[in-house]
Amino acid sequence: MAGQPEERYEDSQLYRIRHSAAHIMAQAVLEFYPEAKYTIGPPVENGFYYDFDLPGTISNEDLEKIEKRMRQIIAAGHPFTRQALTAAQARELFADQPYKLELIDGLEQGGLDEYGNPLAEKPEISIYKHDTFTDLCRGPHVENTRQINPAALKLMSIAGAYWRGDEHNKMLTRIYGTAWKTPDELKEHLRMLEEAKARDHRKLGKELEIYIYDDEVGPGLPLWLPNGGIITEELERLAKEMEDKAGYLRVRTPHLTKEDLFIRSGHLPYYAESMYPPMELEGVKYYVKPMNCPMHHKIYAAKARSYRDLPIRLAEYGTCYRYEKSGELFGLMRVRSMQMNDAHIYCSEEQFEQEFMGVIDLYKKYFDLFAIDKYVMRFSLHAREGLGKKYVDNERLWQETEDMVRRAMTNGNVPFIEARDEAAFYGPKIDVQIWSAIGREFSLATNQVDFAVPERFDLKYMSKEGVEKVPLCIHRAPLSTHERMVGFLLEHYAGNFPVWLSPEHVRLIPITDNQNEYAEGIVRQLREQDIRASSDLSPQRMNAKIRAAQLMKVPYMLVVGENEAKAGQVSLRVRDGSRADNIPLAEFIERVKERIRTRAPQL
RNA sequence: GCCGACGUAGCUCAAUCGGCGGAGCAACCGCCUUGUAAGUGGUAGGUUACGGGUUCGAUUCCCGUCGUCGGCUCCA
Repeated sequence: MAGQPEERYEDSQLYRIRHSAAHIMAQAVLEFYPEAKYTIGPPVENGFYYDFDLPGTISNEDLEKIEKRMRQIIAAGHPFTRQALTAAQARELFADQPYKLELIDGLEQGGLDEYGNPLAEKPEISIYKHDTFTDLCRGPHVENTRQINPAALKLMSIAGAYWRGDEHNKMLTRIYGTAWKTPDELKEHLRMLEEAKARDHRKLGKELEIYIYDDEVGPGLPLWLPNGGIITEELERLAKEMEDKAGYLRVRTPHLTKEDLFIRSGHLPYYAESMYPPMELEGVKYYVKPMNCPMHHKIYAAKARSYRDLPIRLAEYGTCYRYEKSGELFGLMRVRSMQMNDAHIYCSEEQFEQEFMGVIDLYKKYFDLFAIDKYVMRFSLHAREGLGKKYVDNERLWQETEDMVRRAMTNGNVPFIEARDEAAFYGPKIDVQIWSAIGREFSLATNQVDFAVPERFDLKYMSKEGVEKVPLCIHRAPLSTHERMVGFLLEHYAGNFPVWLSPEHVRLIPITDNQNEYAEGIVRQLREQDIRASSDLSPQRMNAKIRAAQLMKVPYMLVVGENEAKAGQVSLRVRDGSRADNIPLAEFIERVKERIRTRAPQL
């Protein structure tokens, strides 16, 4: 164990199994659809896929058929053999496979891999063969199809995918499969998928009455229900406390703005597609804002600034609207109206590192508080090819600011990975990447450097030397948007929010309706102490009331019967099932208040 | 936006081959007065997402629109 380097997935037997399963699937598909053109089929996390250009559509019933055929091929025990070819030989072999020919061109001329990404060195062209199927492939594979356990294999779903991941290319049919070494591992994987469904924020959001969508309001425009309203207010309170301590100033800006603002900011050419179309009044175009930055820039510009004033940190939970493409909407994680935990920090170059790391520290405080540990800090860089299109055209400043960020992160000892071609149009950024319950990746928090827009807004400060300088701007959103944060937290806690975030802290459960009044009296006392409490006066048995409270994941249930009413006490049932019978109310109140005040993780 | 699937009561789901749309939970009205995850009887609830078409007859078959889901692309 110790000292043994962990085996890379690419070198593992499981990788070979999945890669080979993909080939076997391709063989089966081609047997059923001889006119199909085949493209690529790599292993992925938990499985594999293969993309086909099929003459028609394919159904879930077809998957069963294909799966059955795959098992036959496996059972026949065909060896996998590798053969190296020249480009000319490969072209001849795949003469009627246009996608393969394109791959061969890439391999030969550009040194591109199957996704169209540049390769470090020009690879040898090789093919792998088993039974009747031959694929252009660099391998590796299992030695014999029998090394795949046919009972540990399952085809999962059919999806569309663009050839080489480019939306301008043809949409292919992708078949996803999963493969494991043993049937037990497959079973376990399927069980995990089921479990993930149970903590899907869309399911929990409905069950816990956090938010809804309504067809007449529109897609991607969530309505926060009272429970969701409480959670977002708690998050805002948290942000305000933390930002007050860190020297932020709070501002408020309108949802609408004239077109001129986004022309100046430079957002329109980059961003127009994701903006709601403008409304025109008396010859003037107005947009709903897709971000808050330009308005904050205007606040910065509202008066003359001195180096003594910097850094200036302007914060706002700003509501923005982005016209995300319909197919991209996803529960609360990807929406069209969002409330951002936004702030812009205007600082000098000398102050940059401290300010940037101050934001990273803020992230860490939040992540500690929420006990978030499964995330990756991604350093999102520009790509030279995108200059002038996706990115502001100034390679020198890109290099400089990227170096600044890299230096700050390294000096601060913060682990991160670098990702090319993921920057904002105005500068590099650190994105905090998280994964939803069903495995989709999202940026939760973001911390961005902007070296371009302050100049466009003619932002400046008077330096010590008496010359005007342009400040740097840091855009940051450590708590993401309310929408994505609540979606994430729902899954993170599986709906079991810590006390301070729970929409309802305490539910009173009178055993008979003789205790209704006693329960109501306690509710009043709790509310007086800023504890969110209600009583269940429905004509049901106590057991049913407890069940209802448990299903809503209320952290504390106070059961009151004749005994408690007589003694002026309460019996506590905690969400985790633990109990403390006949305790003084004052003692309970202290416990709850302490949990709320400290935002404690425990109940 | 693209490929595919799906859309039945507030929620979770039934409805044979095209032949009078059902159940549980929730809601409402009662009865029971109950000790830590569903006591019980009744009532109400539907233009089967919407709009066309085929048919004697459509929840069911076909077309379109909208929405949702699985992916792709994109992203806080």
